Formats: sequence, C-alpha cells, structure tokens
Amino acid sequence: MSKIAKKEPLCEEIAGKGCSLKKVLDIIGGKWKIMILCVIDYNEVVRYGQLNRAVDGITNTMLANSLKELEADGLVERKQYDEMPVRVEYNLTPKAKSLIPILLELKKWGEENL
Amino acid sequence: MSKIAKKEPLCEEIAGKGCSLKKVLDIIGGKWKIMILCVIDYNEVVRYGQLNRAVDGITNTMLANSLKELEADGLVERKQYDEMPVRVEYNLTPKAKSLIPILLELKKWGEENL
DNA sequence: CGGAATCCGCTATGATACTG
DNA sequence: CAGTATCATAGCGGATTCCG
Repeated sequence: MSKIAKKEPLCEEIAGKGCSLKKVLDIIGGKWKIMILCVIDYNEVVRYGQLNRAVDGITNTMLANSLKELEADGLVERKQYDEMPVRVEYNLTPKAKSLIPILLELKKWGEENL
Repeated sequence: MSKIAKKEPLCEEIAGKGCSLKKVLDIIGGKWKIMILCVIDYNEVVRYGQLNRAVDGITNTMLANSLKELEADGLVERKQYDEMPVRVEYNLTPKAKSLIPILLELKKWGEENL
C-alpha cells in the first residue's frame, strides 16, 4: 500500500492528542484557574487569604491545588516570608503575563457574543 | 451610590459568577468542543462520521452531546438532508468563526510556552 | 448513517476539621 | 495565616447497545 494512511482531510495537529491547544486547556482549564490568574494579574501581588476571599465560592482545597499546579506549570510564583504569622505572596510569571491579553480577547468575545 | 462596597481590591467582574470569561469557558470548555470547532473550521463542512473519525478518541455519546450544545450555543449549524441514507452536515456560524483567530493565538501561545 | 438510550466508573470538586 | 488531611459526592466522560 503506497497510500498515506490519512483517510480524512483532517490534521492530527488540530485534533490529535498532541495539539497544543489541548495542552493549554489542560493548564488553564478547570473551574478556577483562569479566575485565579485574572485576580493575581489585576492586583499584581496577592496573598493566599486575599485570593480565597476574592475568588467567589472557591474552597481551600481547590485554591491550594490550583495554585500548586499553576506554580508547577510556571504561571505563578510563590514567595514565602517566614514572619510571624507566615506571609505568602503570589504573582504572575512573565509567561503568564503574556497569556493575559489573549484571555482578555476571549473575554471581549464573550461579552460581544454571549 | 457614593460608595463602592468592595472589601478587597478585586473585582467581581473578573472573578465573580458573571464574568464573561467564565461563560466562554463554559461554552467551549470540556474535553472535546475546541477540537470539534477546529476540525469543522479546517474542513468548512463536515459530516458526523467524519468528525467521529477525525477527533481522536471521541465517543458517540460525547460527539453527539457536544454538537447539540454547540448548536444550542449558536456556534455550529446543522443541516440534515433526508436522503437515503440520511446525511447530516455541520459548519461553523459566523460567531464561531470570529472565535477561531483567538483560539489560534492561544494555540500559538501554547507552542511557544509549553 | 447519524444518532439516542442505558448504565457506570472515575475524577474533579466540595465540606469539614485540623495543623505548623 | 496559609495551608493539609479526610471523606463524601456529582456529573463528566465512556462503553455498549439499540433505533429510524
């Protein structure tokens, strides 16, 4: 069979497992992450408790989990100051900041189309 | 209202329930919708079976559900031709088409940052 | 061919309590 | 203050079968 095994005119790059769009959604998907990113961006620097009060309805479990994942994915930076009581601050990495404009476009699209 | 009752320097518009960014994610979130949109966009017009084969790993249940929701949200158009056997074609609405460039930016961001 | 109807497991999410 | 540790649950997503 000299045939290239593409039965359909559809590309793996678009719909396949490796699609980078899918990866992006894996990272910023879920129920809370985008809102967390936006709140940090809006405030530049935020403390844990601030986020907890700011993101409407989030629980400790989800906030802690989301922050850990965002940090692991290089979107959020965590700084801990060992004062008493402990103070922890979060801010966006440059990588995350470069994502914000796109999210704002998405938001704008939502306002115009929903 | 002389007073804006905000205990935190964080805005409801960003993190609250009404945030349009959240709404967008509700519509195109989930595991398959973005890929479905991209495949339809890439092909202009697609049949159900094509989508089923093109979107890697999707099941009937999810494809049918996703398409119904996308149609209800005004992102895809369904055309049924009562031939024998039945033929059904899907294409993007203008609204969805205006979303594609943003998704491509997101994809580009993913390629550069992940 | 293009779905609908069932049934079901898993994982994301959540409530609550507790700790360094 | 900034989280962990448990335990519980809902609903998303999946496998299979059936239908016009």
